[in-house]
Amino acid sequence: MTTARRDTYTPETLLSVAVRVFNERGYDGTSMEHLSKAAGISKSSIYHHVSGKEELLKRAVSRALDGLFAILDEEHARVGRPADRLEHVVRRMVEMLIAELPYVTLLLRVRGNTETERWALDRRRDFDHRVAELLKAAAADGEVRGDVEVRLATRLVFGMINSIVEWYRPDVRGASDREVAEAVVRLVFSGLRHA
Amino acid sequence: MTTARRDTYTPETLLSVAVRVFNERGYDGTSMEHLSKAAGISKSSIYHHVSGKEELLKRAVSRALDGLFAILDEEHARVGRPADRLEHVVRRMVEMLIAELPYVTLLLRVRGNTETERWALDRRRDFDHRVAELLKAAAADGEVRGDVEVRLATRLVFGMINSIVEWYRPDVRGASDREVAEAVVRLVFSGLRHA
DNA sequence: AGAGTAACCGAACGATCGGTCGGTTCAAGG
DNA sequence: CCTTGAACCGACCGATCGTTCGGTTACTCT
Repeated sequence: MTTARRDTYTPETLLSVAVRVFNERGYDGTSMEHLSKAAGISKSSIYHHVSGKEELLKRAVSRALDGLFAILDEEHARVGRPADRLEHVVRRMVEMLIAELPYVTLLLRVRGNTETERWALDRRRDFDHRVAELLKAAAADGEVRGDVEVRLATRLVFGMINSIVEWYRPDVRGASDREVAEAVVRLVFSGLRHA
Repeated sequence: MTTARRDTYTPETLLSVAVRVFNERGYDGTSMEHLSKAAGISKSSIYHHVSGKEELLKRAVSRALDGLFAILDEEHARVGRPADRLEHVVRRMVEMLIAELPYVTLLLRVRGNTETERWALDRRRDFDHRVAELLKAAAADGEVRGDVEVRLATRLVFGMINSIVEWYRPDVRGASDREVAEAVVRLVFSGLRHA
């Protein structure tokens, strides 16, 4: 068993700094010089901990994707009426988004310029399809409205949920993750009109 | 009156090419070399038409912002019951988003790295506030539900609308702009449950 | 105290960045 | 036919990109 030798960086602690800067400046807009300033170590020292810029990206988006897929394995997402399972997934997605905010933020901004980015986009598509099937099942059972196409509705609901990364900030005293999740569930299922 | 001397580029036609590449690779991920390849002219020739990379960005986001603000000046957005005015703005935002898709897409992705980007973010905030006030008025009149905070609801509705740029493609035979707008209005006001 | 090594650094690499410059091509107007 | 100027080009600029390398520091273990 190896313990930390001194108060220093690990790939994980370095990652948290990198992800913060990536989200502030964009991945392409962030240079290794920016990262070294933010981390307080020299540019070359970063390569002692990670293989390069792209490994940091891969570690970050992997963490976000693992969190999302884990939701689909939860019991409430697997058993029960489709509409209830959908509600559970929507609620947990919001909570996961907020819990792993910087990592999911980075994931949602990937454009596909590198191999790592294309891999992330593929896994995202897989996840989207899994949720779309849930909505489809709920529609087939007549538990949600059928006058809006399933694919279209899925994309719009995803859009609402994913947009949280654009404005949610944990530091300022606003709504908690549970409160945001509750608001999303209400709007997704009942809309703005009185319930 | 000056007519086009030969079949050549103008700042506007060059802009449409640049915006397409910006959206594919991201603004920071796009080099002038990328633009010159896509436009079919040399890198230095681009500078004959525009002052540089940032002017292309500014022209693009200006066009998107002008389109959005024009919606607020339309009669149906100024007179009538707040909830009806809100519905009109939501519907027109979707149509505008789709009509000016590449320009709005670029606008929604600026991060604030340059002066132009920060200016765009400021104008976006202004627009958001104007719509938030509309929702607030509708809530005060009891026309929409009050159990979800106005600021939160505004952000979520914006999130749903803005997410359209992430998946809508005019070439493939999918929903038309009117159909998407109708779907958004239904989900925003009534949600997934049966109306 | 001395060996071993994780952590770190400054300097420099070739490549590419956004942008400049002097000069060439080519169509319109007199 | 000749001048004019918009359109365009290849070559190049200093700066910065992600990354590498040789060497130094500082901590742990014996």
